[in-house]
Amino acid sequence: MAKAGYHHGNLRQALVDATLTLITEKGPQGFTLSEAAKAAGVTPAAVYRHFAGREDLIAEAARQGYEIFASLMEYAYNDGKPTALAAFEATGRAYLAFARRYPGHYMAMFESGVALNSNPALAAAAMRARGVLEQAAAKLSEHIPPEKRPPPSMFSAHIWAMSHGVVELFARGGPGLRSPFPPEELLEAGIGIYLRGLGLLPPDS
Amino acid sequence: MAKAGYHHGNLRQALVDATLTLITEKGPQGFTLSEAAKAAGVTPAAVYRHFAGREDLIAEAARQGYEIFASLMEYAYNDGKPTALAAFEATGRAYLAFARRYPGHYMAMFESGVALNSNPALAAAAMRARGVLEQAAAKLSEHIPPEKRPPPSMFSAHIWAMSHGVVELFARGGPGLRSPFPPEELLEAGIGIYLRGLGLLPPDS
DNA sequence: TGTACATCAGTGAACGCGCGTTCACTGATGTAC
DNA sequence: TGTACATCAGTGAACGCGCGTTCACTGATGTAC
Repeated sequence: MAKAGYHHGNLRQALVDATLTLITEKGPQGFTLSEAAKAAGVTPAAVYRHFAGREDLIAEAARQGYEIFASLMEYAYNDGKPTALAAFEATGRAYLAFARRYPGHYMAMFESGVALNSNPALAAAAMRARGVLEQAAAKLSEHIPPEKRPPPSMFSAHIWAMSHGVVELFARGGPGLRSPFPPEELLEAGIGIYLRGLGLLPPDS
Repeated sequence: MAKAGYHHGNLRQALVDATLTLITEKGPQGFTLSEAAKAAGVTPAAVYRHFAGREDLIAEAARQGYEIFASLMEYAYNDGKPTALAAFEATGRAYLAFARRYPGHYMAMFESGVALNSNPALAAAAMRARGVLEQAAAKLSEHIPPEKRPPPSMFSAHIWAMSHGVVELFARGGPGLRSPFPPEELLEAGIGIYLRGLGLLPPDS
């Protein structure tokens, strides 16, 4: 409650929510602080009670994104159960699901140009997310003979890169590239081929 | 010559060049039409002699990018010589080289949010670039037994996605992700593993 | 070679607008007694 | 239960600024004769 009236109640979060909506609709650079204030039903000046400015507002949106992202991935990974491989693939699917379900967060995190170190809380959240991915990759790596095993951080970077590329190029209207396949299918097939290349899947389809 | 004086000589291209520099420095949304005009040594109003507005200016930068991109890839592919595989790998390297050497073009093409169909010339250039990639993938596909061969457009989409992901996440300062590896090495290793997964490279490293 | 003239690229002043940011303020809320 | 008071979230007016876009203009260039 306390929604109506002079005091907003939870303006800070309302501003972040408005920012996320605006980012989704118009891109991370496509709106102004005043618009965000207006969308939250408040005077532009009120924003300064809670944030240092537009940049800071986007950084908070990104931070919340990284928290959700890390939690989702952690949940999907499920401590590597039932098998390292199954858990890894679930994590990959969670990546795309996150991008789909939280487009505003995703854009704030990866397309807004916010510097991760502009904000200690943001940096910490980003580190946590990255850690989950790398841990999943490291665990799965153990099933590869050591002599043909790439460093886990490279492994996870490859998966991350392909996932991000699919999101940016094919999961959005993007640069008008009509995707020839559903992004989920595209990514799943791509990760499958990659894992086969590592010897983690049988060579036969 | 004709550089100094009342008439500029080649203002149209000078504006595109200024735009590319500004994009490189401040991102596709980080500058104004007036700034671009100023950088070209000209009044904002002069821009309207050549372009419909800021959007149109960026679209032209993107178009030129796609032309360079397509030519570079075509050149690297070299009609599939000496072998389909070698030509394909050269094309992958050319992708990253393009992103590195022409960052302004790359951002105008993939990060500016310009709609490809906002401009017939732009759409044509983008199609051409895409065609080169798909042709390289199709040609290489012929070396895969048909029953385990993915559609060439999926194949090329995977490579494109991984390349783009590497560029966005690791080849720039990006979201502050310090890359654990040089992007070239990261991408080459990733593509190698992927091709091995397709049976196009021997399973042994 | 020289002169008159058409063309049109770029000027500069003007406009209305919304921006970010500041400031003294107001009034809702919650707490002490 | 009621009253006085401290707190502080949000207001609204104000500012200076640079924006995109328009317009009648100016003057450099190139061509016709």
